[in-house]
Amino acid sequence: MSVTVITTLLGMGRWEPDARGRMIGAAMELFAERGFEQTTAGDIAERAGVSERTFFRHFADKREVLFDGSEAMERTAYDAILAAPADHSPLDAALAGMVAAGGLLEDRRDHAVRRSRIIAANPSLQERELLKLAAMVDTTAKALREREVTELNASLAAHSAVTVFYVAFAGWVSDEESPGFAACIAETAAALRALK
Amino acid sequence: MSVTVITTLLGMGRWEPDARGRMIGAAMELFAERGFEQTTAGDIAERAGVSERTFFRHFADKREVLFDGSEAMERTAYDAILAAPADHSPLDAALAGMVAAGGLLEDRRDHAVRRSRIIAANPSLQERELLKLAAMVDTTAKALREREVTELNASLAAHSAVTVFYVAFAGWVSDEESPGFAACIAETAAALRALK
DNA sequence: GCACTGGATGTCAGTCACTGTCATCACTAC
DNA sequence: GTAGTGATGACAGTGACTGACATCCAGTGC
Repeated sequence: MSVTVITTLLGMGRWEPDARGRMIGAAMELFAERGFEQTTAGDIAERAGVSERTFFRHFADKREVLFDGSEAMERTAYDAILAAPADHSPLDAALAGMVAAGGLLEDRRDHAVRRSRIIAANPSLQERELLKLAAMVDTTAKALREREVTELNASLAAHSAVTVFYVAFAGWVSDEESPGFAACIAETAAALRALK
Repeated sequence: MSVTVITTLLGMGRWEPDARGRMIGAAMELFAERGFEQTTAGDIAERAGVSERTFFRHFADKREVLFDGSEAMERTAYDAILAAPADHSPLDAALAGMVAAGGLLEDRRDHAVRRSRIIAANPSLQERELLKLAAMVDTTAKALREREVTELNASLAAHSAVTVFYVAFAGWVSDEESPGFAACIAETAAALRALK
């Protein structure tokens, strides 16, 4: 998914185009260069050529600039779960959603890797990532409920699927020659099911 | 101006014991009364009879005042996992740790319920809770690894066990006549295993 | 009794994340 | 060309946190 496309369609950044994308790029550069806490919101705005106030109009807080695509991933997972074959078990349907969401990452592996490194280096960014994963759990559970899955089973399958997503992502990122995100998810899901 | 005079009139010396406990109590009262965001760190400190600076000496940030027991729960879980019978599966050992940790909550059910309501009402507190749960996952996985469990299986079993803990806690809190935390965990774990 | 010391506290100044408000700018529709 | 719309800039203000330093209380040695 291209931030440029979205912002252009929304008509944002009318002066220099893609102010939002410039802020995201500037933030990732600065966070990587000198760390998250050593970077002020003013620093990011300056490098992106906007005012600090404009930064906070685009992003609810300083951390949010790193999580721009999370909504799109949720929607993708949601749609894929509803589109999964009716005979899929709740867990399989949820995993299909994770594979679909992972596809968005696969398109920009380099970006995903750099981003995950930045997050790994700062606890307050990890905190925000956990919140996004929790939102993914909620969305996944909601999709499962629309497939007539029990409240409890929807919650458990959603948690399990997002756990698989999370663990598989770590493997996919760490292994340079990894076979692809879908394969990582399949492996991880198999290991989860093998748990006694 | 003499602090001594003021505090003496209030019936408590500067070194009045359990400043930490007073701050925790004051925070829970105020958060419940007017909400987390409407309560300043200065408000909490004032009600507890200390300075704002002292509050931040005891708690890394304003949220942390609600998570004082989390370290003890981690330790309890860790010890219980290592103490579990050798023939327990990784998941069963991890679940034994969750039951042990839940015991700390059972001792003060009322406090746990009020606390969970406060957290449920504020996203930034939920974020912090997720971080604590993630720490619990890490500790659980570490304990499992010391039981010679594979890296991957330790991670997956730890995630699964903490998921069970989290889901079971929600049930335990919502049901006034619930059968006890251990039973809630057993039920939830059975449902998780029944997932296809 | 008394000086001394360590740890906890108070005070004050300062940075930075974020917010509300209002004027201004670029583009669009008419 | 004029009015409307939405993004932006400028500026002031609040509150979360931090660093530096003075102060206080309790315990220790004498």
